[in-house]
Amino acid sequence: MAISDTLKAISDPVRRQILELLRKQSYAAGEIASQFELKPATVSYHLKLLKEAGLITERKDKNFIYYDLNASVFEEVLSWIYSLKMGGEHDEQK
Amino acid sequence: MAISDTLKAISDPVRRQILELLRKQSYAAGEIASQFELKPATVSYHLKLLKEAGLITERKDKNFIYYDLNASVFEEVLSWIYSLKMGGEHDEQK
DNA sequence: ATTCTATTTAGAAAATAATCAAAATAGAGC
DNA sequence: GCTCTATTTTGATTATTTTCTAAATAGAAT
Repeated sequence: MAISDTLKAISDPVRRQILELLRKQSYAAGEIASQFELKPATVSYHLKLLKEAGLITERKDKNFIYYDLNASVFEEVLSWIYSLKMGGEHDEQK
Repeated sequence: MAISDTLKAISDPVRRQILELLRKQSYAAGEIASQFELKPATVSYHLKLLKEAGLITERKDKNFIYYDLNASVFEEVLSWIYSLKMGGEHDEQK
């Protein structure tokens, strides 16, 4: 929920690719996992981090879990970057 | 120089604070180090990563090394984020 | 030239993160 | 109720990152 979690989440290339996958549509965990040369458990770990950062939401249907992108979380990152670009003030971070 | 390096660089809170410090003006390595409860060698390590990511530049004067922010590197990050927000196409990453 | 002062580099230790295998959960379909 | 199938959780292992101490560099000042 903090900018720290967001930036940590997108610092990993696997997690960025997951977000890119979800750009257009939802996918079930298994469909996401099949895109990588990683075990489902590993992808599940990445999904958990993305979920904790608020970058994706989950939705259960049958015994599938579908994931959706939530790009609104990026607002905080954008304003942090803008504040640097503009040399203006900005909320402190802990 | 790649988006991967930029995001890795800003995923660490110490490095983000360094960038925030440099938002308004340059500081010498020692002045930066004194802002943290970390040894100068450790801060130097963070400065190296920021420099490698292109987020800061260095400039020597006397026996000091001054660092400056280079926020232009964020362009790539901004366009990646926008592409997610808009659901449009975007260059693939490796 | 020797001695400060500022900073980095090298190497080791500590902390964190990513991965996997195996076990656990949960719901679907018989 | 069982038995699939999809997915997550747990615990262990490996890999990466952060931090430190000690040594190295470099230029300034005596």
